[in-house]
Amino acid sequence: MPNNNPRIILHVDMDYFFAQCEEREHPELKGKPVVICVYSGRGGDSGAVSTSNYEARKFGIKAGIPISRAKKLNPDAIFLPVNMELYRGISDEVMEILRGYCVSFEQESVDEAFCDITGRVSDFDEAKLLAMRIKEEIRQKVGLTCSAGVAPNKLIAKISSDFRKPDGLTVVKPDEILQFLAPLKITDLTGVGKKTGERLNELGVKTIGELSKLPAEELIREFGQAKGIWLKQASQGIDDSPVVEREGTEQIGRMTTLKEDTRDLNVILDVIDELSEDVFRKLEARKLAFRSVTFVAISTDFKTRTKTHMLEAPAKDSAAIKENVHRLAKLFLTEHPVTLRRVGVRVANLTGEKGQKTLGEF
DNA sequence: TCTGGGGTCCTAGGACCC
DNA sequence: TCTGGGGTCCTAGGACCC
Repeated sequence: MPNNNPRIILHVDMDYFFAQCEEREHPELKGKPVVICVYSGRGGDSGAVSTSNYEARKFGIKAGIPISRAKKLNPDAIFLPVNMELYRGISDEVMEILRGYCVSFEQESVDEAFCDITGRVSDFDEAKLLAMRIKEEIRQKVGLTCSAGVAPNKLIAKISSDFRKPDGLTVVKPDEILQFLAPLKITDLTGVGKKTGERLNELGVKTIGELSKLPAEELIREFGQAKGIWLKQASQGIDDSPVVEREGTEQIGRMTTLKEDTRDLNVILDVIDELSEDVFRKLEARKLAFRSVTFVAISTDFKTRTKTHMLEAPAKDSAAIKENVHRLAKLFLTEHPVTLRRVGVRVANLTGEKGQKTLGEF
């Protein structure tokens, strides 16, 4: 017997999260343009903007632009370095509240989560009231605003939480999905980024409504089986992916910008030793073992290349990270005549935590 | 204007096995 | 001398997200 009852999914997205956290800690910042920065360590204003509050956005200061450019756009803005410990602590406060209202819960990032509230409310009107109540509780207990979306699936819930910001709430009922999506830009579809957007533009498609009219065969021809089908379905608001709690991370990595561009092995080895130590500490804290080690190299032209080694058996010591990443870095430099700007160390195929793939499981 | 750092998921080719 | 097809693992790279 078909189940005609739609799911009811809530997506919560904290507003300009890092900057709002800083405003909470330093109330004197409220009303001023605040810019959260990732400094590259090359001195001065080298680095990029991580996020900014709405006052700063009025000047054109947004995520991803160089800090130096942001300073030209508004020299009087408040520029702060990222303080992840603070944001993680506040994130935990928010997630704990959300968890309490969910049938199932899925944290998507430090400032976003999905809640399946299907059993908790009887229809979308009740869901809207619940979303309002949750937003109010976050405001009172945590002191931050967020934007929320309520819809029959994760894809639409996420797009709708992004629809009105900040402090927004958008409900899209099952029979409203198509008219909601139709006028939106193709890149508003989560999963369609710059590249796919450009290729779709070349096919004459600018809106999600236009995408939904393209034959599946054409999309499959252009983007391959999996992505073609996904695009067709997503453009019609179809998404069956469940809200499921993530079982720990799949990979742990650290990367950094070199003080100056180089291909000097000794300089690179010193840096990746430090990164390896950091990666090791994160692994240790979560009692995880790893089976693959990767050296990540970003050259001066910003192209990313990787070199990976699979171990015979899982390891959990820092020496295993360092020895392998040294070997991979040496090999990389003999194979690629490029100068590096950034380097990284990554371990993956993690095992050991409960709920994760363990050794005894074949 | 000169460009961070943390992730996830997918694809594709070659090796290897049955 | 000619000889299939399927499955899994490993490696590299690309697209995307926050």
